[in-house]
Amino acid sequence: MSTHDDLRDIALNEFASAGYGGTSLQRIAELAGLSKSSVLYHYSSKEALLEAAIGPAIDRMMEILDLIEGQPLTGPARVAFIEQFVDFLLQYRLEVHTFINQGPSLEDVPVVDRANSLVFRLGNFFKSTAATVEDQLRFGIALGGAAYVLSAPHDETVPEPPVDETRAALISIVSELLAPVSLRSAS
Amino acid sequence: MSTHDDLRDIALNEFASAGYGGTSLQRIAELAGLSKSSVLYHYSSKEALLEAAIGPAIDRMMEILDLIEGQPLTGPARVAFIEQFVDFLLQYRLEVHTFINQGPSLEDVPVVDRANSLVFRLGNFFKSTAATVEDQLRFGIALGGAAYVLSAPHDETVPEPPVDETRAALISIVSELLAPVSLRSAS
DNA sequence: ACAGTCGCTGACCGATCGGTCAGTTACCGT
DNA sequence: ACGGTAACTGACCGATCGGTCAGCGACTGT
Repeated sequence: MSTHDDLRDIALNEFASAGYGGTSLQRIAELAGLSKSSVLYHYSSKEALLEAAIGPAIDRMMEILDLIEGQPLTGPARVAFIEQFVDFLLQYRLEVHTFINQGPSLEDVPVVDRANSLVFRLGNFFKSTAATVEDQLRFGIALGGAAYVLSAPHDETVPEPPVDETRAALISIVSELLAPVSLRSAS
Repeated sequence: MSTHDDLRDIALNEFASAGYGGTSLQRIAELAGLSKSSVLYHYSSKEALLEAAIGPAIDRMMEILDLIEGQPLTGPARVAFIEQFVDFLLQYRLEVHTFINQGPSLEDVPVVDRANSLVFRLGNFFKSTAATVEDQLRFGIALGGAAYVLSAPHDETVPEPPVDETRAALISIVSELLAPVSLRSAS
């Protein structure tokens, strides 16, 4: 992997765990075995690093939203969306965790504005298909919970489960969480 | 409310949204309408502010864990635990969000060590009652998802739902998420 | 042999960081 | 009237922040 991509990955890891404001260019440089000047050679600013780190995830989520926005989430379309959504979370877990949790406090960074409007669109989309308070909570828990569980540090004394198993379990859980009240049996 | 408590609340809000490392004493002082010196008059250091902000939540969760650790989560004990857990999340939403998401990266701060070992205990407790990968994911999603949804900024164009409704919905969702596989119907 | 560029560096900049300290008010009990 | 203390402040400290810049060695095509 190129130094350029290395830096992006290191920065993403730090942004996700220590926060954007809590991560210094010096720290990224140390983790990469470079000087701070070298980091700024590859990326013109700290903001540019953030853009490189979370930009692709935002673009991808925009694509998914464009596909499903406006149409009802029933039948095979619903299953397909949930699979896409879970795969998106698996691929961009650190990115999602980063802009989900810190987006609101970084309001005037351009790439974060895109992320925030994305979350807003996502919320509106589910508000249109899930009218009750509980359904909206369910959506939020699925999103925030999956992002948390996928980016939480892993217990190193035990091997990580295979990704296929995680994916299947996630699809099952998210399907359950996003099932509309009307299709659910009363508790 | 006293200036002392004001500062704690302001700091907690900032730690939860911008992160510990991303929050400056200067910013806290400005939000409180004080000078930075005054903040350091009430709290001897930034770490002391963090301790005051999340310490009580950690103590409370320790209590809950002490009560239920070692005994099986079935029947009325399970219902009682889930209600306690949800009430805990409702009362300490910002605290939980803070140390859940930033605990791992602040390893050598004493109060954060307590928080990390707490999360570790909580994880172990559920590992002992939920052996499958899916059940552990379910627990993580319930914890991280509830913490996320309760601390995410609220859409200001619409009134906040009454806390009773949120509480009831949360209990329903968490109960569902924490139901062991053996009690669940196959999908 | 040489000009150009690529990856990288240390020195340096002003600003801000967490934190210390001496001092200023305002209010207290005596 | 006065000593003590609680609340607060600005000046200041060394360290670190994000960022600029001139220059370094290695490699390239001509």
